[in-house]
Amino acid sequence: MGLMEKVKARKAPPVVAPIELPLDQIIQRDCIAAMRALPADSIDMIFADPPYNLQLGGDLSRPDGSHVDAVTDEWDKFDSLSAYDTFTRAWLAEARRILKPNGSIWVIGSYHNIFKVGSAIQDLGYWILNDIVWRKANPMPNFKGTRFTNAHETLIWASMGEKARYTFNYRSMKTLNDELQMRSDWEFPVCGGQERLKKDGVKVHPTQKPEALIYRILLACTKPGDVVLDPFFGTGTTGAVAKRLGRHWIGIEREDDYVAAARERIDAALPLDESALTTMQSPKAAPKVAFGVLVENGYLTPGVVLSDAKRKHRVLVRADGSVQTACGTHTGSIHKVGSLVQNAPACNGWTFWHIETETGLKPIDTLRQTYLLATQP
Amino acid sequence: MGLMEKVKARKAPPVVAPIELPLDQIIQRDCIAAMRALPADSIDMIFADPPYNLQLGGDLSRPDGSHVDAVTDEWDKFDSLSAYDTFTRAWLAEARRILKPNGSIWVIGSYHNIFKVGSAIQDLGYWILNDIVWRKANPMPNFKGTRFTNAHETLIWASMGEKARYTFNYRSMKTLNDELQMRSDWEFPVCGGQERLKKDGVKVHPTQKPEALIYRILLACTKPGDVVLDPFFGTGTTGAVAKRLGRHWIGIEREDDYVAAARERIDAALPLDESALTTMQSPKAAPKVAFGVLVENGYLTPGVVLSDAKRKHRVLVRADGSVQTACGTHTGSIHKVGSLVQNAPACNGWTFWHIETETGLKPIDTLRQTYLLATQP
DNA sequence: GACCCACCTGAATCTAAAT
DNA sequence: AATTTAGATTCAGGTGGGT
Repeated sequence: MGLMEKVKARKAPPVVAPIELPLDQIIQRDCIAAMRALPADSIDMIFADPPYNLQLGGDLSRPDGSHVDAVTDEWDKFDSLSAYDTFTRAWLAEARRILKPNGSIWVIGSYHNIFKVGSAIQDLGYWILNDIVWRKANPMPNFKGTRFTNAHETLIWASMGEKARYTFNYRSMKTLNDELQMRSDWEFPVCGGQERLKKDGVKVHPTQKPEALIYRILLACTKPGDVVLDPFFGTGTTGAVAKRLGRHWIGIEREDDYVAAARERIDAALPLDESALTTMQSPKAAPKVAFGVLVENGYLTPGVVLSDAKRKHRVLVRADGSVQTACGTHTGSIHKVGSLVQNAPACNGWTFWHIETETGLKPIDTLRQTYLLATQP
Repeated sequence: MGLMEKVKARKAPPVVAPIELPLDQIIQRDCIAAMRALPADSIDMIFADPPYNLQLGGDLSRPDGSHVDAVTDEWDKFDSLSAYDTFTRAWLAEARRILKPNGSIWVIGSYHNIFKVGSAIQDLGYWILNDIVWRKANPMPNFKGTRFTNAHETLIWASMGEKARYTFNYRSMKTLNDELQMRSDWEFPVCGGQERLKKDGVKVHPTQKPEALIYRILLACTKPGDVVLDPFFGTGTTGAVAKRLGRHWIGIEREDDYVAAARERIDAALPLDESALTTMQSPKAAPKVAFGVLVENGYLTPGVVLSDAKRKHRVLVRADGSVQTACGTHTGSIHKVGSLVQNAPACNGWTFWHIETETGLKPIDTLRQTYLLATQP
C-alpha cells in the first residue's frame, strides 16, 4: 500500500483470531451479545448505523394530507435519554474490545443521537479523526415549516486512540475527488429507486443507507481482505458493498425480515474483479530508491550542480550521494540540505532540487522515475 | 414577519427584567460569573462560540515550509476532557436560567467539542431543533494528507424544552433562499479579507466568525428589539450584526484586547438601512443566485426602493431579501410581489424590478450579473 | 484601468520507520 | 522511549506589486 496508508501493525496479529471469525456471515442475535462472542483485536473496521432514538411524536402528514411513513419500529424506542446513553456506551465498549489496535470505527447518526454517540466515543478512549456530513441531495422537506429542512446526517470516524495508527487511503480519496483532497462534506441522494429494497411494494427497512456512502467509507479506510463488522446490519448494505470491494464482512442483526432480505441481496451482489479494485496508491508503493543509487548507476555524475526551481540555491553532488552547498556551509542528504538552505523544518529533496537539462530545469524526481522504469519489471 | 413565527408568549415577560439588563454593552468578566449576575428569564436568544478545546500538538507547517498560525491561546486549554465537560455544563446551565421560556440557544463547535456540547444540551433539558452545518467555501487543507479536509463546523439550535415555543422566521428563510426551504447545510467563506479584524497586520482574534453566518441566525430566530446574549463575545461579531439588524445585544468577554476591538467595531457598525454587508457568500453551492444573497452580501441595502421599468410600482427591500409594497399590502419574494402588483399569474422578479442608478433605471438582474462576475471564476 | 502573478493565510486534534 | 532520518504533503481566495 501507499505511503500514507497507516496500515502496518508492528506486531503480527494473533494467528488464531481469523480462524474463529464467522467471515461473510450474518449473526442473528442481539448486537452486544454477538459482539461479546467475537475474539478481541480481530476486526479491522466497524461501520455502525445504530438506532437514532428519534422520539417521534404523533403521525406526520404532508401538506396534501398524505401520511409520512416514519420510523416507528420498536427497535428505535428507548425509555429515556439515559437508557439510550447506557445502550450506546455498552455497544461502543464491546466494539472497542474486538477492534484491532490499528482498526477504526464509523458511526452514523442524526442530531437526535449523534452527540450522545460522539461523547461516548471520546469518553471510551477512541480518538475522533473526522466528523463527516452526508448532505442529502433530496432530503424530505420540513412539511410544517417549523424548522430548517433536516438535510444531512453526521458520521464520526475514530481510531482506537490518540497515538493509534489507522488506514486512510489518501490517494484513492483524492483521485475520487478529481485530484482535490476529499472534504468532510459529502453529497449523496437518499436511498431510493432500484436500490431501495421493497417487499410487496413496501420498503423493507425504514432507514436503508445508500451504497455509495458505504462504498466511499470502505474505499477510504480499509484494504482488500480486511474484516468489516456491522453490528446493526439491517438489510446488509455494508455486506453488499464489502463483497463488491473484496472486503470480508460480518453482520449482526436480530430481525428475521432484515436477515432474509440481506442474505438474498448479498448473494446477488457481484464482486468487482481485481483490476477494478486496484486503487490509487501513494508514490511510495514503488520501491524506495536512495538518491545515492542514482549516482552509483550513472544517472547523475558526482560534481554535477543541482539547484532549486528558482535557481536561488545550488549544491554539488558528491560521490556518496550526499550534496554540499557551493560555499560548503551545509552538507548531507538532499532532504537535509534542502531544509537547511530554506531554513525550513523539512524538505522533500526529490521535488526541491532540480537538474539543468536542454529543455530547462527538471526535478531530480524525474531521474528516479526513469531509473524505476528501467529497472522494474 | 412571516407565517410560522411562534413568537407570542402566553404570559407577559417579567416587567423588571428589561430594566436591569445591561443592553448593548460588553460585560468584561468571566462568562459564568457574568451570567449569574443577569436576571432569570430575560434573554431572547443566546449565540455562543465557546472554546473548542482543540488539543493541538506541536507546530504544523505547509508543504512549502511556511508555518501555520494555530490557536495557541490559553483560553482554549483545558486540563482534561472531563474538565471541559464540567465547564460546558456549567455555562449551559447558567444560560438556561437567564433565557426566557420561549428563547433559544445557538452554539457553534467542531468535532473536538460539539459532541460534548450537544450531549450536555440534551441532558440539561434543552430540546434540539436542528443541527446546522457551516460548510466552509475555503477551508484550510489537510497539509499532511492524513485525514479528510476538515471543511465544516457544526451549530446546534435548541429551544428550552420539548414543548417550548421558539421564534423561527420561516418566511424570511425561505425568501432568503430563493423560495426554497432553508436547509440545514449553509455555505459561507471563512472570515478573512476586509472583514477580518487586524491590529498591526496581525489578526486580533484567532477564530473570528463571518458576519454572514450570524446574520442568518439572527434573521431566522429573533425579532427586531429582541435581546441577544453572546457569552463568548470575542471581537463582537454578534454585537455588530445585532446592531445592524435592530436587535439588542449583550456581550461577555474577559480579554482586554478583544473588548477594545469589539467596542470600536460595534461603534462603527451602522444600523440596517445605512450599512452594506461586505461579507461574501460563496456562489459555488448554487450557481443560481438567490435574491437574498445579494442583500446578505451588500449588493443591495435593506431599505432601498425598487420599481418596475415604468415606475408604476414600487417596493422596499427588506433584510431577509423579501420586498414589500409601499402601501404594505403585498409582501414576499421579488417574484411573488411582482406577480401580485401586476395581478399576473407569474413574474420574473429579476427582470421586472429595477433599481435607480445615476444612469437611470436598471433591472436588478444586472446586480446578479455583477455578483456572479465578482464571485465566479 | 485591466490583467497577471507571486505571495500570504485560515478553529488543525496533520508522518513513518529505523535506530 | 526518545531521537534521527527519509521523504511526503495544500485549496480557495484575498492582497499587492508589476506590466
